[in-house]
Amino acid sequence: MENILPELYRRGLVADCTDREALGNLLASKRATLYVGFDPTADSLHVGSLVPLLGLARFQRAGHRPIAVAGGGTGLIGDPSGKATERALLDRDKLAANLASIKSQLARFLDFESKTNPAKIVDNADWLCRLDLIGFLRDIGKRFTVNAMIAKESVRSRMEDRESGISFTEFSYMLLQAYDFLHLYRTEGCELQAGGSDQWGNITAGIELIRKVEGGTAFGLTFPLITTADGKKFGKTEAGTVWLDPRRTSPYRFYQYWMRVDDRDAIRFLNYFTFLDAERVAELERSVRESPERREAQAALAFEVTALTHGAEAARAARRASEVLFGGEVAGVSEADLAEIAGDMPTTKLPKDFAAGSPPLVDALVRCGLCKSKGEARRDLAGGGIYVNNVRASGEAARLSSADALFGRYILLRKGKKTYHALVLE
RNA sequence: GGGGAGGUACCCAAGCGGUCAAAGGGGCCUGACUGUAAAUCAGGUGGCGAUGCCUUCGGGGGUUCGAAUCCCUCCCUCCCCA
Repeated sequence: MENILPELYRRGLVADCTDREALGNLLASKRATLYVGFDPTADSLHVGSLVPLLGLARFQRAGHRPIAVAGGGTGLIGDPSGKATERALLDRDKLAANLASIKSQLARFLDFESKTNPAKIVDNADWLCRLDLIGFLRDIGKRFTVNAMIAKESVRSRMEDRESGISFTEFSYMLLQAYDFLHLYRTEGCELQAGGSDQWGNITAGIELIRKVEGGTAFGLTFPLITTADGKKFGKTEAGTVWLDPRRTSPYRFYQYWMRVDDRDAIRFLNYFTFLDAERVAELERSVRESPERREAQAALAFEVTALTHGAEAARAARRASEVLFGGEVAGVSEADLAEIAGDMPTTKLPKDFAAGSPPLVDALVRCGLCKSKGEARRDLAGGGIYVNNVRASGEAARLSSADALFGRYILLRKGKKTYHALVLE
């Protein structure tokens, strides 16, 4: 077994850690079991979840046993951590649907076949929903003082804000998460909980509970909040959240998100989001310093993260599509490649004879949603921001023609530098 | 329960009878420069059959030749006092 704490610190992946030395000894001496919880608040995880998710995978690679806990029970309550206002309760059907898709995403990153330390996914609804209120208040509630609970950041901030307040329901959340840890400590011998830095309060509550109830020692570790150099929110683009679900964020767009990472963030992100070793990262760091225009760090980052999330095949396809689209000429691309590239961008299907009628480009732009209105389409066109098959369109009155349909079927519309839409005639 | 302040476009915020599709800022979009980076600069940012027409200033109703601006009413938010 390997103590991977030094490795995590080297990568900048530790925000907070309880008794670092004792935890290090534990990890060095035996196969430890750890868990990370994932909230089913949406039907997909997003790139923000990658750090804890890969964190679990890192522990597994070091010989430890990871458990991913899907919050089917806690999701019914709502975690106040990091939320400025009370949240609407998720209805049970929605939650069940979210859980199902999130579980399958979690599975991608972990190894369940391992002979020695297979991963496990559990749902905390399995034990939380069986709790009875009186028993819970007597056995668990008695171990916490409200005084300590209201001192936790997640609660305090909401107590100070008279406008939003906090319901008893959300106030109780930390007890449930503490109970999760206790339960896993008892049933799985789980001694470590990791999570995002906003989870610190919940994690330490669990550690205390284990000490009080079982007299045992458990550990907590949090990952840093990911920031970007330009102050924008990590994991967001103008178009919205970058999801792990390929139906919500295509592998191409996912790849592109990482490809566009700021130079100042690229190396940090390689450490956070890939398994590349220190030597390789150092190489890439040199590359960023000496020839940033080659974007080698971004390319490596994009490929690695896309491969981890969507598989190596999808990563290669996204890379190929990127090379074509940003390489300039689309005209010389083979039909097979073109079909694949078109498949990776938003697509509008149109009748075969669409281009034959020389429709105004403006109409096509609005129809496929690349521009919100004809007025906007005209302005973009007039400003030189519209490209047909990567060739700048000329003037507001531009029209499409059958000659624009590559192989008689594909017309690649582009707005600005990087927004694509494929028209497919059939 | 009493008193006060407000609700304007994606957000903040000016306007307080015509010159208002509505200042300014942010955001966003496009362009230039570049490296699919950052910074910077420029233009744009309700819709359309477009030197005009239609919709928009919390909802509804009114006054007026004319209202985001005045009146009535309803809804909502915030602050102070009890």
